[in-house]
Amino acid sequence: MTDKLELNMNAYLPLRDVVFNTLREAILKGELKPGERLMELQLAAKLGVSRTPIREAIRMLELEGLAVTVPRKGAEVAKMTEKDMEDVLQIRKALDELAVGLACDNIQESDLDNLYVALENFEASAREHDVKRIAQADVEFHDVIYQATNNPKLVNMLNNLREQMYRYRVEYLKNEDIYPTLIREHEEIFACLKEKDRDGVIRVMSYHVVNQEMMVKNIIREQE
Amino acid sequence: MTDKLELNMNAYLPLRDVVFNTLREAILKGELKPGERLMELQLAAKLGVSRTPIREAIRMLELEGLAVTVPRKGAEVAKMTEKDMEDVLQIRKALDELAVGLACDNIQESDLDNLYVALENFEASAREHDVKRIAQADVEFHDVIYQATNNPKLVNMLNNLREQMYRYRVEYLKNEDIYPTLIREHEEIFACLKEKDRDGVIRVMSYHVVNQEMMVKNIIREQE
DNA sequence: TATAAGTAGTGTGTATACAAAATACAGGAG
DNA sequence: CTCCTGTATTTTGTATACACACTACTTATA
Repeated sequence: MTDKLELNMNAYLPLRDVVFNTLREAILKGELKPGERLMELQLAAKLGVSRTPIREAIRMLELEGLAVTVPRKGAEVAKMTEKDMEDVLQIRKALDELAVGLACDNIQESDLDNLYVALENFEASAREHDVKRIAQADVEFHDVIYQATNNPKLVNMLNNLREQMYRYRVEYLKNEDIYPTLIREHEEIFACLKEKDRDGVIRVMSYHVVNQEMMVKNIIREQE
Repeated sequence: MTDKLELNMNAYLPLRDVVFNTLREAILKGELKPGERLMELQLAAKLGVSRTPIREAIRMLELEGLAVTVPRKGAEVAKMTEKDMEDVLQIRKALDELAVGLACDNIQESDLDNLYVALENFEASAREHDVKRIAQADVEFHDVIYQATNNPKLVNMLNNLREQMYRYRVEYLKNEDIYPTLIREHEEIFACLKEKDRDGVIRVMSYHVVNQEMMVKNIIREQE
């Protein structure tokens, strides 16, 4: 009998996790709008489960910052003001700089190859104005860098911080004027990592985040 | 009738939060040891509540990184290896530097006064070898700085990161040799903030965290 | 008409019940 | 003696039940 025959239990997910992912997606896609109430009974009926997994999923959303709950009142989708976004991006700037520095120290040839693929994918998607694919390629690009940090907790936090922006990202990726800037910054990051230019890559990442901050803040301002 | 007569509902906390705080404290104090299983029925019986609030509290501990759960198996207190601690402190270093920089920009005279009180309190406690009070004064000292950042999300994250070390802090504060170093570093931080020496305070905070890293890592190594 | 009390209806907080999975252990076959 | 298998027990996963808080609307009263 072969040793390698494990039933991959990853297929099984507790309902709370399924619910969590579903709600999370819905919030990030904007299907559930900021301020909208998350009523347990209603969600349970809609998703065809009981309140228990809904409640546990809400507890998880809460700690991810995607929902806020008032005792005896219930939960609602977290609102995000311009100040909130500034606060998040201030943190993201510090951690993205840390991450890209670590990545610069640790990155392998194979990672650089993957990074290049993501880079080209991003450019191609941008040429075709395929917003969904652009977003995906952007995630891939940054994921390669994050993985190279060799710090899973950092990866977690950064994914969480980026997630908080995703609600606005679809909007701001519709603005085609920003593509050249994004592409150039990605190219610069790639180049610095290839050259092991630690200070350089940190500097580029720094204004990469700052640029995003300005763009997202514009969108928030327009929405109000 | 006076306008100012609101029944402060802050007194009310849902059971899940009470349970969460209780378990959290127990883990940080070491009453619940790393790797120890968190069995719902048993905890429910011990705390005199039902499983529901226990489960929700566990979900919260999970996202705080204090517990890990395996589906269909249950939760246990998160273990922390030396690598985990390195990862956490790498992040904390970046964020503490950010925080102290922001604090330097924003700090008020009154904050500086509070900081000085905390500093003196720390020194006095150290002289008396009152470990509990030392820990408390340390928290106060850093809290003043954190509050001055004017970034609540950052404060949250830093508190959470510090929390992950608290499990080992009681141990390492028993070592009296480190008091002079800690006091000196705190004094330097205070001096820099008073002088608005941004670069200086960041540099001091940087090695303040690095020093802690070495000390905590020693403790972890001894425990194994 | 305006205000206050009452009252249904909705929603959360908590407990409990039942199902299914994991675990531990005992007994039997080789 | 070892390994496998069947079974009892423990524990989690999910659903449901009930109590209490909050909301909003209605009705009564000044």
